[in-house]
Amino acid sequence: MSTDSESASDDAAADESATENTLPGEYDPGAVEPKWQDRWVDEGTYEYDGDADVDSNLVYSIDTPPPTVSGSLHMGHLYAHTLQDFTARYHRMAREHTFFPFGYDDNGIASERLTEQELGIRHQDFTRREFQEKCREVCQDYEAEFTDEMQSLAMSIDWTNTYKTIEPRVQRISQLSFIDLYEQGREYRQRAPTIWCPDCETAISQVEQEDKDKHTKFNDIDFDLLETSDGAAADGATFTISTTRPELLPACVSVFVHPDDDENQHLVGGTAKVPIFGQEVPIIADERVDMETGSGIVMSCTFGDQTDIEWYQAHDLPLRIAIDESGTMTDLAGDYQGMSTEEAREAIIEDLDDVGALVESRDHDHTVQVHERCETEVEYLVTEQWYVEMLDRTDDYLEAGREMEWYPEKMFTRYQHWIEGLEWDWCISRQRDSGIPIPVWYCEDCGETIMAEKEDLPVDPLSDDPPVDACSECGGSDFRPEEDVFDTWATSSLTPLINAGWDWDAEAGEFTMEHPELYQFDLRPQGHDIISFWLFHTVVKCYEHTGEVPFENVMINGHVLDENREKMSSSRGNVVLPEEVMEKYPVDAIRFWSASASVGDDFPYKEGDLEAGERLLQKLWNASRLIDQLTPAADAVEEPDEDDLAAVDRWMLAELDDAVDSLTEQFEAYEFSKARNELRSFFWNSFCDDYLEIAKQRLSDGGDASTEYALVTAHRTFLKLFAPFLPHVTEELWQRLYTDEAEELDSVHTTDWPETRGYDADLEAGERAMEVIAALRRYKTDSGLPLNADLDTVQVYGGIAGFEDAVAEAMHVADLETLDEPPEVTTEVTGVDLDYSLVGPEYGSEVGDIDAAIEAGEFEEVDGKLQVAGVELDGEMYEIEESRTYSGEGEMIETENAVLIVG
RNA sequence: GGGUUCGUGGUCUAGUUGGUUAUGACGCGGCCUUUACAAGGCCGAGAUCGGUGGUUCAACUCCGCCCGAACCCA
Repeated sequence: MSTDSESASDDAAADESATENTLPGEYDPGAVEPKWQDRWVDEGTYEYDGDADVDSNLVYSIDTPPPTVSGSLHMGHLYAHTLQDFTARYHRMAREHTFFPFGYDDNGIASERLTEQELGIRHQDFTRREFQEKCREVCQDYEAEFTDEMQSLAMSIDWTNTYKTIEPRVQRISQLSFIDLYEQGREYRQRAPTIWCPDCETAISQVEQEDKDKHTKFNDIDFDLLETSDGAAADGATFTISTTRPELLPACVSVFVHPDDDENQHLVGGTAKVPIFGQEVPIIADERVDMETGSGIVMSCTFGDQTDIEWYQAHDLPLRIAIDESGTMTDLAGDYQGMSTEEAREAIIEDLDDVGALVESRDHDHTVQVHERCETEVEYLVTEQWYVEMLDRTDDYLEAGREMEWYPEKMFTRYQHWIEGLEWDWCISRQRDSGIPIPVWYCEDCGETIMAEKEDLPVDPLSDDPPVDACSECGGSDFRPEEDVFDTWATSSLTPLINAGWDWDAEAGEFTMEHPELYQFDLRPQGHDIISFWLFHTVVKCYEHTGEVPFENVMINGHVLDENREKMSSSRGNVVLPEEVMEKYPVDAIRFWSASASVGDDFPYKEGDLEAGERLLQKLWNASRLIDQLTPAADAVEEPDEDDLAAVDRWMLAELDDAVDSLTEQFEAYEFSKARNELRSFFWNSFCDDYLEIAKQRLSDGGDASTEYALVTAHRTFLKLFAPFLPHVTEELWQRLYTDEAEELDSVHTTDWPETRGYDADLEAGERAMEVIAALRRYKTDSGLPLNADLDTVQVYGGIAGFEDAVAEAMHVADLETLDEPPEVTTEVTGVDLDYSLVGPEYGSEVGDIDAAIEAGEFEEVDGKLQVAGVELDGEMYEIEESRTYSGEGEMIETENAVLIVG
């Protein structure tokens, strides 16, 4: 392959025969794909080119949830981002501007630990600012790697619009959000029951805990009964409770009995004495008691589980705090003070046994709640935390969810049920050392909350001074900085505001957006497993800040499963890595496979499906090669007058119009799998198998302006329609065939999406002609003839007006004749085909009789009406089925809409 | 345990308000060297639509129960 010197630049496109204007016989994705990936990035092909003055209807904006980049790319990333890329590429062509940004989430425990490991440091030895600086440095390599991987998957992301959740700009937005919500009265600080991880020593939210099966002891413990509902109990009267956590005995505040528990009903209203610790507690009835477990009598403590919290709230119980924030017993535990919960449990069981209060201690398996990050069993403590109020606005948030279009629609129910089940406000403070600081100080004298000034943000109260010298309430001058940081979701839920450049304008005294044209965002993609917190929290936050629902559309993606439809997980060892897949298959083939499932459905990773995509690439390449050979240079092809278009060419262009309409609708509705299937089968079956075979013959004896035009037009359109799915091969073909080798890249991905041209054609005649061709192909195959065998004469009945030559040429028929009348046949009525959609509603229960009569042959057609079973059916309700026998010369072939005689 | 979603040939999948012949792909079997493509073309086999009851003239489609899977929440 030689290239002449002037094009032998460092432009990789010149490596092959581009200058010779023919396509090589094989498509080589291994060389082509990286070439374009680099070029797109170098040329900034996907950079957002809108600004604040642009009509937001002309902008398609995507708010992408940022992945944790310190982890490695998995099939879920690949799939979810590929779906996003389909929408981005389609809309980039269909609209004026597309905004497809990227975010790196490095503001979490994962990157914190990574930084400590990589640098061999402890975050405690640095200020938060210093440590976060180091996190940013360490994460940079991981981000670069992630970026490379995303680029090698052909994500059409604008790499000049990225953010990191740890960067100062994002910290400022997080703190602005906090202050705005506080000023709106949507936040409060309260001492309240919190889910607490004693190992990490932080509050965690409901969603950060997970189930873990645990083997433990179930202990039956005797309580002294002091009073029953009828007054003082008999001396020495006891009852038994069962618990897995005897270390909570000092925290016991009451005993519960189920209202339906007849056997123990006499206890209700009475009083009991807790063994060893001696506090007297009331006995109360409540339906939340599980009668099946243990004795059916249960103690309630501060707090053993979430039911204890519910009881505390419902029955106004006192607090007895026996376990502190590090999981150590408090002074309330008396002799056990200072022990860990585990140690106290052992000791208390022993002592219970000594005083004769331990009835039995037996093996027991149950489920406990653990912190998802460290697997430590959680405690329920009373601590001071910041909350975002939510429970009072759940109706609004539900309505906000209704205002968005959900793809698929059914996923809205997950959002709805999550909201309907909400029981807690959102705890947003965390006791981590690192993270985005809560920008608050407290007056040492009166406890007044001092918020940072918006213009000072970001601040860190541990290093920065409060904005006032004296407390506005009491005039005090000593301030205590808030040590807590935000829950990462408090930041992750702000991505639309980060992307739109939300900020506080101190001069104007209002919040502004650098890019108001982006908001609300057209699309929010999200995995179906995290609708409840990520998407929900984002809707809540943005709604409260802007008064507007942040997204017009939500696209929920499913999960990639293994070939047996099981979830991929490292413990099962069935994880498929994107790198392995990318080594074996072209990215375009992987993308085509990604489009195979309906949006929202989980789907399995199957190698065979990737091969289908690979074959399509080759087919597209080969067809392009043929078209290139058949037609002159693209710019020499001109549109003929409408009247000069041959019927078959006009037919192709009209069919293409239909396909464009349909594909456009499907892309608009995020129906990628429908679009993919329809495009593939239209291209392969209608265009390649039918039309291209005809065109090949029509052009074999020299040029034909009509067919050349139709071929090139269809081909250009196909490249555009395939472009969102197969960005590399379409770009390669587009560049080779339809652009000058200009300085600047004129990418197929920045061309306009095809519009229908409004060609009018006899679609039915075309369809019949294709039927006839298919029938002749079948005839040749059945007769053992090669497909290019000559046929002497073929007669066709069934209008194929205008397509006679096309059929004859394509099928090598010497003499093709059309018939005005059906061939002479003897017919025999074999039955009646009813149109039940008409007959059913009309005759209802009589349909059975009608069917039976037809089955028995008891019917008669008179004057275009069918007399059967005592009723008379109109002509449109039925069709007489007949078998036809042809006794003339040649062989008769019937298709659905045509009859032909091959002779 | 509760909720949500789902269950269609060997595998994956279409099936829009119920209308009787259930779509396509992969795989499988057979045939065809045809001047873009054997990674192609043509033909064929293969499904009582998870099971079971019900509503209806008519159910893959609507309803009840059961079985199984995934996710979310306990």
